[in-house]
Amino acid sequence: MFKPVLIEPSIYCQLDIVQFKSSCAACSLRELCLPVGLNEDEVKKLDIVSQKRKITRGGYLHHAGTKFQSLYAVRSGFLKTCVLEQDGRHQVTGFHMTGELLGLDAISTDAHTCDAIALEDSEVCEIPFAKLEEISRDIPSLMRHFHKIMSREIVRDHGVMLLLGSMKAEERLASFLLNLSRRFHLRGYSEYNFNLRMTREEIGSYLGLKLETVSRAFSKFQDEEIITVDNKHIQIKDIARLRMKLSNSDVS
Amino acid sequence: MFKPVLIEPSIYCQLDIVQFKSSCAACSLRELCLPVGLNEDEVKKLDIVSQKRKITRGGYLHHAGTKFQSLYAVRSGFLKTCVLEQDGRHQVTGFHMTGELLGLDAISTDAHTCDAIALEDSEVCEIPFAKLEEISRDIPSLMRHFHKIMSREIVRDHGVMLLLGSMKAEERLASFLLNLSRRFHLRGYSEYNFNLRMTREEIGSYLGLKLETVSRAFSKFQDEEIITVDNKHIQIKDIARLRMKLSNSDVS
DNA sequence: GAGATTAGTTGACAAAAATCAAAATAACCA
DNA sequence: TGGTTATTTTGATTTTTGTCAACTAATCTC
Repeated sequence: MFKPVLIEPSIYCQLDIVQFKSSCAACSLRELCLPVGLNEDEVKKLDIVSQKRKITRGGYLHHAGTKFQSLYAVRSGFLKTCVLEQDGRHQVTGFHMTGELLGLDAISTDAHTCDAIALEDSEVCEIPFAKLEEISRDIPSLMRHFHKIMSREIVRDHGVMLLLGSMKAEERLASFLLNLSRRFHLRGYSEYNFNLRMTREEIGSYLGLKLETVSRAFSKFQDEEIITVDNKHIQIKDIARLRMKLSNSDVS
Repeated sequence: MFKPVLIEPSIYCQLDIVQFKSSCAACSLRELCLPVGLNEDEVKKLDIVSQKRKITRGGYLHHAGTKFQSLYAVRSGFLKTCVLEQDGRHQVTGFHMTGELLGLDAISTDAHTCDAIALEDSEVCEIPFAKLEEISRDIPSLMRHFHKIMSREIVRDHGVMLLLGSMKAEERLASFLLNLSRRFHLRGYSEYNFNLRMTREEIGSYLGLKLETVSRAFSKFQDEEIITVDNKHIQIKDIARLRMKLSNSDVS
């Protein structure tokens, strides 16, 4: 009926949701559940609840403030989330690709706390949260899996806080590129060649830098022959030195 | 048997765990559960699982890397959590006071990802996580409450990311002081007079600033007669102008 | 496909924060 | 209590990043 893509176990802990090539419309719960060892019957009883949704480039998956009903699992495409303050301040809080789960922030207040915007045509699965909670009551491994996903988001955020709080511009960009590289690689794409889906300004917002600073850092890396930059296309030529950009500054 | 402190409903959503004066040793689950409407019988069946623990000033509640077993609810005192990288980089990710829950980051990998250190003599309740999951399976409102707590941590982290990514030193300090003020107030202390439990360096680490910059910002606020600083003691003299420090810079 | 708009690069300069240094104050411990 | 250590403040200077401006390249729209 459907064929799981072979993914080595170590990757389970990296991807929010392990991807399975599946022809069924109710895709995301299947993905959520299979890695935790559910059998076909158990998966079947979940099929009803999830639903696909397409968002074209530039479109909103959800706005901050709208009522929270569902989590969203990215099936394909690329999205950003950003928080905004009343004073016009705003910040990209994350870039999200296939297999990642959006909307976790909204559980706390039953309303989304950020905008989610597609940076390319994307497809998500909508997972009604109440249903997910209900089902996970019967399936402890699913519940644990969900808790791990939430916890992982907290850990990720702490990593970003470290980046924003203690790294210089070049270190931030190196960290960003290495993170993207790893995530593309995990999904079966090249870790050395990829296209950025976001603008310099969006990268800057995520990294707490102005777009000019981002641009200069890209140029610097290119001058040093660590990467090649051709507008949105990035080639990592010397990943070891890119990693060194992160580690070799002695921070107290 | 025990008397809940009267707390208005709006505050439920602010405190991670509503505080109840209770003489029972198994304190924290009671606190976790009562706000979600459990009766005495239901609470009783949870009493077994939780356990008190004291940490003296400077002591570790847990180290990064140690195996995850339990969440910790702060009963009294004041703690900080910090993440550390192999390269010596480190960052305070949070300050935690009565009623807040620690250890949520550890669920993802079954190991703590940060150090938790007491900034004054503190007392926590240890909540075995496996037990909490098990019990919450039978009590949907407890499960939902727990999910909200995790989600709230994510929202909080996004707020810190916004602060670190888009605010200047004085704005960060203003935001920090207002946050502390609010949290003290919620716990029944003065919102205008309080003692900092952390050093300038720890504040700086949390805010992504050097200690000298923090010190200068304090001095600036004092010169402007917005606050009075007497070493660790802070008096907020003009909270409206402190709030303005946050809002009046027009950030793009 | 041409013109308009948006995105990206680079330089010159300004602003913010870090660094270095020294002194003052507070906290801790025997 | 007194001496030691840790913390805090403040000044001078450097580094880093932001700001403004001009220009180029890419993308979108009609």
